[in-house]
Amino acid sequence: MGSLTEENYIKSIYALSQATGEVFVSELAKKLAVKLPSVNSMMKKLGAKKMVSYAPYKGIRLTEKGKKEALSIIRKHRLAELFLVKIMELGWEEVHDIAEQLEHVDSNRFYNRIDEMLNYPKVDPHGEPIPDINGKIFNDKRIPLSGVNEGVTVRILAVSDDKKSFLDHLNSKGLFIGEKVLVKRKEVYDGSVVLTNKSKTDLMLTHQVAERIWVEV
Amino acid sequence: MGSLTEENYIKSIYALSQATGEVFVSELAKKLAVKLPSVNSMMKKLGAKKMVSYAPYKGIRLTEKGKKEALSIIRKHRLAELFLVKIMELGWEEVHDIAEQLEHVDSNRFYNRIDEMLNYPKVDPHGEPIPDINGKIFNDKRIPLSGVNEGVTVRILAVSDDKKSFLDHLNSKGLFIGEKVLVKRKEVYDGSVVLTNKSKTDLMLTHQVAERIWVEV
DNA sequence: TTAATTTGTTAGAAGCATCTAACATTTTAA
DNA sequence: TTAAAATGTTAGATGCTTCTAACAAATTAA
Ligand SMILES: [Mn+2]
Ligand SMILES: [Mn+2]
Ligand SMILES: [Mn+2]
Ligand SMILES: [Mn+2]
Repeated sequence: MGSLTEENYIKSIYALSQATGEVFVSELAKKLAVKLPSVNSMMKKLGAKKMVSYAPYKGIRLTEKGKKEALSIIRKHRLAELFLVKIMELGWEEVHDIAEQLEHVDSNRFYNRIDEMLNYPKVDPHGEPIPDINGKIFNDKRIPLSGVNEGVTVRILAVSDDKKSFLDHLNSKGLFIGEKVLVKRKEVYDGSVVLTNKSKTDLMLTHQVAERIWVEV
Repeated sequence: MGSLTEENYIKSIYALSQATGEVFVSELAKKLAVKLPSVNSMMKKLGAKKMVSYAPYKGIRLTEKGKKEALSIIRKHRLAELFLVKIMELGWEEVHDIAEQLEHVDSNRFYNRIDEMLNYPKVDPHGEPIPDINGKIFNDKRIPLSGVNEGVTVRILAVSDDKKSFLDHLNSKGLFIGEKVLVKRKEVYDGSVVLTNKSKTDLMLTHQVAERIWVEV
């Protein structure tokens, strides 16, 4: 395990390279709120430690070692979030910031016990999969709510943003993980969608919100 | 709140200055496993921040501000330890190292919730008092087991050492907080004591162990 | 009460993570 | 296909925490 800073770099590289397998220095700098030269230095260091493969002017990739490290941190983050919600009864909108700190706690006892108390859970409070102790991740097929056609009923699987402001917004709309919703209307002009669920009156979400909600048909 | 390093200095200053109100640079250096000049630099910094009062070649004292900070960290440490024992069912011998990490978590929500779940507890798993949210500490009158006379029955209140090796030792002897024991014999030569409790056969403790156990008559 | 010992300080350097300013490369657009 | 824009690198500096080496003050013991 590296320093707290190294862990945060590795976690961000993992997140940002999900799609294409690599990240650019500038993306990473933006995500971590540091300047490009800071990223550049750190890539040299993580390169020397064989956590990333990195060549000047080329994209950054995690090595197998780096990926394993990333998954271990993500596991701890998501277990912590679920623990905070399920055992400590905090809201799903307030656990991310605490988990950002707890994910760096170094104690197998602590995390194995959490895992046990939660009965080896598969997903966190935001619907994101929790890597198992070997770094294996369950992979469902999910699409963004913004991509669902009118008339189709879907189940909310996950959210791709776990910041408080976004989740407060969903709370105010009464949306939650596991809920079934019908896409009643999709506006061509601005991408906004109107949903219904059995009990409630219609619900309008902007594209900005709909694209952050993962669903399965 | 200062850096993690500053927090650890403040906590150690508090612990070591309990008796006399001040600590020497060398004691602090020993406790924190750093060299004297490191302590010296940090004292200048904490002095500038009004956390300690410090003059060259003089003892170090916490200011009121520093004391408040120390008590806040100690509160978090002890709440964490009790949470780990009571809610997460870890052993009292394995929680200190985890609490050393958790005490630096910055989240009122997290700690207030722990406090609530534990029903506003007064003592940690090692019998040490937990400062309340205002830094107030309950103060019992306790004496070391090594100072108890033969023939006297006492109740174990606390241990002054929460390192695993010591608590493993107590576990192996079957001793725990709250237990009543009779001091059957005190050896003049080496200060060792022989105890009895109702159910068990006699128990011998060295002076080294007995002086780390706080009791009330 | 002087000398030896213990304790504490200063000076200067190092590693970590960050920054700004200047420069280099790569990509994109004219 | 060159010029402009975007992206990335290097050099050099800073703040933080630590260190060693050299020196200074305070304490203790002869
Ligand atoms: Mn999160
Ligand atoms: Mn999450
Ligand atoms: Mn402890
Ligand atoms: Mn304790």
